[in-house]
Amino acid sequence: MQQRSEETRTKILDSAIKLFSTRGFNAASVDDICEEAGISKGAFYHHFESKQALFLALLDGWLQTIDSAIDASKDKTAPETFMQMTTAFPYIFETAGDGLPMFLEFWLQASRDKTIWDASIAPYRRYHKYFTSLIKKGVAEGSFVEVDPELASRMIVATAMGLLLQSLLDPKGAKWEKVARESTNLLVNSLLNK
Amino acid sequence: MQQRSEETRTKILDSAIKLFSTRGFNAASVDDICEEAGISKGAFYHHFESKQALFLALLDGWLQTIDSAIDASKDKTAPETFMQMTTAFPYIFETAGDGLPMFLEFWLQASRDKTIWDASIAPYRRYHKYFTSLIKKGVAEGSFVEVDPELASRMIVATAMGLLLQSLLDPKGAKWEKVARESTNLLVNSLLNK
DNA sequence: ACAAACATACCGACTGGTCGGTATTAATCA
DNA sequence: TGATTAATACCGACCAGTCGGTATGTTTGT
Repeated sequence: MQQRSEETRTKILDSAIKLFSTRGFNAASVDDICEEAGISKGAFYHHFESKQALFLALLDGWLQTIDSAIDASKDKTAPETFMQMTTAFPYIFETAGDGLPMFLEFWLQASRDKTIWDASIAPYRRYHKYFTSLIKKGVAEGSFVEVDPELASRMIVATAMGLLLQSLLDPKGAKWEKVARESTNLLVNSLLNK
Repeated sequence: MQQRSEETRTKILDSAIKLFSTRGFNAASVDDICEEAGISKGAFYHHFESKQALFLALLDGWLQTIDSAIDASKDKTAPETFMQMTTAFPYIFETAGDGLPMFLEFWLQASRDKTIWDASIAPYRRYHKYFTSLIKKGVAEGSFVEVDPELASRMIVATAMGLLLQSLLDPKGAKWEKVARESTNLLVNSLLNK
C-alpha cells in the first residue's frame, strides 16, 4: 500500500522538477506533469492539494538538501568549510542541467508569491547568518583578514548566484565549473590571512 | 495621427513593463496589459504582432539603454569606468522596484525560449568581451594588477547579478545600495595596482 | 474618400481543479 | 486460513474560466 503510493509520489516529484525546469511553473501544466509521470490527474490531486503545494514540496526538499550539507560541515574551521565548498562545485555544475533551472524558478516564484516567499526567505536569512558567522569565526581564529562579515557574506553568495545564472544563460560560453572553482579560490585567497 | 499612435505604443510598452515585472510574462495576460494601458485588444495587435514580439521590443529597448551607457564611457580609463559604475548603483537600486524584476524575467525567458535566447546571448557575450577588454586595458595601463581578465569579468558580472537578485528576493534584508557600492569598492580595490 | 488607428465580439485550445466511480491493499473476524 | 469489510490509491470525463489571437466593424486624421 505505502509502497506503490510512495512510488507515485516520487514519480510526480521527479516529473515536476523536469517540467518546471524546462518550461517553468506556469507553462508546465498539471496535465503535462501527469502524463510525464504516467499517472492520472486523480492520482495527482490525491497526493498534492494543489499545483502550488507540489511546488512547495519541491522547495522544501531542496532546502533540506542544503541544510544537511551545512550540517555536515559543522565542526570544521572556516577555511576548511570554504574549501569543501570548492570541491562541491564540480558536482553542482555537473548536475546543473537537471536541477539548476529549478533554482531560478524558486527565485522567481518567491519574488511574486507570498506563500512561497515566506517559505524561502527564512532559510535564506538563515544561510546569510550562517555565512556571516562563519566569516566572523574565521576572523576570530585569525585565519581571515579583517573584513565586514555581513558584506563578505553577501558578496560570496552573490558571486555563487551570479555564476550559476550566467552558466544557465550560456552553458557553453565558458567552462563554468572551472570558473566557479577559480573564483572561489580567488575569493578565499583574498580573505585568507597570510 | 502619428502622435496618438506613438502614445498608444508607449502606453502599451509601459504597461507591459509594469505587469511583466509584477506578475511575470505568462501570468500577465494581453487583456491585462490592454486594460492597464487603457486601450483595446485591437490596438494592441495593431502595434505588436504577438505577445512575444512585445517582449522582444522591451528587451531591445533595455539592451539599447545598456549600449548607450557603455558608449558614454568610451574614452575613459579602466578605473574611471568602474568608478562611474559605482556612482550608477544608487540610481539602479532606487528604480529597482519598477524595472528590476523585468531583468529576471528576461533571463528566465531567454533560458527557455530560443528566439529570446538568440536576442539575448549576442549582447551578453558582447558585454562580457567589453568587460574583459576593459580589464585587459587596465592591466596594460598598469592601473590593475595581473589577473585573468576573462575570470575577473565573469566575477564582476556575477557579483552585480547576485546582489541584484538578493535585493530582489529580500529588498528590506539589507541596505542594498550601500552593499553594492561597498562591494564595487572592494572589487575595484582588489584589482587596483597600488 | 481612404488608409491608418482603434474598438468589440468572438474563437478554439487549454487551464487548474472537481467528482463519481473503480482497483488495490490492509484490517477484521469467523 | 479465507471471506468480508473498510480504507486508501487511483482513474478519466468533466467544469467553468482564461488564454492568445482573429475577424469584422467603427472612428479619426489627412
